[in-house]
Amino acid sequence: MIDKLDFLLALARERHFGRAAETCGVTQPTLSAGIKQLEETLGVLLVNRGSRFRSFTPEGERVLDWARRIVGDVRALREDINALRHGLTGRLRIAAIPTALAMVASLTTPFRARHPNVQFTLLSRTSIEVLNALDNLEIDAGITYLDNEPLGRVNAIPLYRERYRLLTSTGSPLGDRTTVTWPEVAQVPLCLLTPDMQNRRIINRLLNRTGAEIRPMLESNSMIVLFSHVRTGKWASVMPAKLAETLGLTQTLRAIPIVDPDEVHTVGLVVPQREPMTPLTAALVAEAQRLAPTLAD
Amino acid sequence: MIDKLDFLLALARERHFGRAAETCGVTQPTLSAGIKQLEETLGVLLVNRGSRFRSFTPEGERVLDWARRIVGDVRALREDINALRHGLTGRLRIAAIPTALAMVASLTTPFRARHPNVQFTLLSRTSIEVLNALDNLEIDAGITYLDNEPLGRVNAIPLYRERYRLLTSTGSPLGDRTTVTWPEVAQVPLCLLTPDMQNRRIINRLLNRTGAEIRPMLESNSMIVLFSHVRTGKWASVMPAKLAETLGLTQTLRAIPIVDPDEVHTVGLVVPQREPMTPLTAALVAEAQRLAPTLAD
DNA sequence: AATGTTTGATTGAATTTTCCTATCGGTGAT
DNA sequence: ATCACCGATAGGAAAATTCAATCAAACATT
Repeated sequence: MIDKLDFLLALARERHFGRAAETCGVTQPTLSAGIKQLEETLGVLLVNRGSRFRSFTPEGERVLDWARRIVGDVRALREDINALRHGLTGRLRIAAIPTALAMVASLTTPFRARHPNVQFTLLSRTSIEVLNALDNLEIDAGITYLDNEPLGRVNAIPLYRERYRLLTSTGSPLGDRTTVTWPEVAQVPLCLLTPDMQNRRIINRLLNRTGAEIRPMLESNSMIVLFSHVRTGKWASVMPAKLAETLGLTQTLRAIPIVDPDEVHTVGLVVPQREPMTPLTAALVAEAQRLAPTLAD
Repeated sequence: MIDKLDFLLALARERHFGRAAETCGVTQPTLSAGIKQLEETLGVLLVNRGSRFRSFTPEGERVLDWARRIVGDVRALREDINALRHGLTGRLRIAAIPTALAMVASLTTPFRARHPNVQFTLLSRTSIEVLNALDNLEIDAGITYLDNEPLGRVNAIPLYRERYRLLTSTGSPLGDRTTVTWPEVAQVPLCLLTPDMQNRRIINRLLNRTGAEIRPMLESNSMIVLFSHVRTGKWASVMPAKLAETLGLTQTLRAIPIVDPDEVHTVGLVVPQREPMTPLTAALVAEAQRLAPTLAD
């Protein structure tokens, strides 16, 4: 039963029988039969199929809700008992929004000092993807904005507040100012994240208020790309203060506070709402709670 | 996996491999093998066995905690989908403390009017047994004291407050009074519940304060026994006002308020803390919430 | 101390379930 | 019209589950 529910979760992730089967380590007929068996024991159609996967039925969505919880709890049970035997081991899968990627190190490093046998998988994702992945049990924890999208069934631990800086070089336009305003920023050619990123949407909103049209000279879904471009001294970007500091400022590379509407957004750790938490998640939350005060501005 | 966890729950209830197997509808070797397989996949001993069942290991208790939740959720899933298909059907298993048994009818009757296809199983249990049965998924809901024992992981809906009355007949000692005090009650030969019942322990406490020794003339774990004795006109008892009224007073059979310390205890519905609740449980809770105001004194 | 009973583990065979390979039928795209 | 893709189906091999029968140990009774 549990493996069948696992099949269903994989299908929800992949929306494709073949690929879902692959991620489950079984063949496609096996997964098909598993779903079919679920449908038979429950007595309802769960998946609308044409010649391919179309969608879940309302009942399917309902079963998915339970499956997320049940499969999650079974994994938690395994992890829990494992922790009793061998201390904290295993792998923590964490997804973070691009602007938070650099700060993950300040969470993982002290964690590793405390629990040396835990391995990490760190993924860059959009804020929406983070929440979806959390739902689908693809990741154990996420780092994302806490105050924009509705978060769903998660626990959130605030970590820091994002304040925006114009990242540019001395000698460039605005490069020698001590503060700038959003209307001024709107006049500069910028390197920005792609529009599927919430950070970009936030910046869009701020720039739009100035009435100016936004014409980013360069878009990427990777902060490394943006930063390395700015570093050449020929480009400018907007990024959170914490991130700019972490990546490293130089004498010519400056992060200039953007004042006018000094909008801030809280970024924090989100973990599945589960009582009790898995040992790994609990340890990560504890670490985040230790870290948060040191990040306050 | 889920059936194995079910085996473990049955073992926790019965503390006996053979009987646990029977309640699961399998033979004893099957259940033994199931437990053993659980132990192997988790890599820990779950049960301390001598030549017979001794106890659960600490890890076993931990697994039990998860098993309760997981098995409960799987059942909730089944029930949930079933309700989507056929409306509310199935069986609600409710256990109540003896003094509350009579009022269950005022919960089940309007419930049945709304949901005619739901069957009931009603059990008389001590307050401790109610909570245990709730933990072990033997029952779907309980009716018990809310303000004495620690309740554990349950949701509670207060129903009414128990006030105590001396149930006796005109002509008997104290039989013609309008109120009596606990010290006076202590002087009368009484029919009381057995000491494993919390109601009895509450009454014991109240009587003890008077300094008098308690020598109940008759003990039973059934309120019907107590009531039918009092009804002969030759005995007396102490019971909650609601119960006495429900069972029916006559001209000679009187329920006399006991004043001195007018202690009250809240009785309510307790259901497993599960989000979302099973459809049956949710409907029962809704009914309880409708009923509660009408019971207020 | 001897005996009988109770209890859970073990064994071996029959059954059921699960899973894979190979293939089919249908749909949508080129 | 053809091709590529997707999910369902069929059949057979492997694995698992289950049960009846039996065993060994511990406990209770005499």
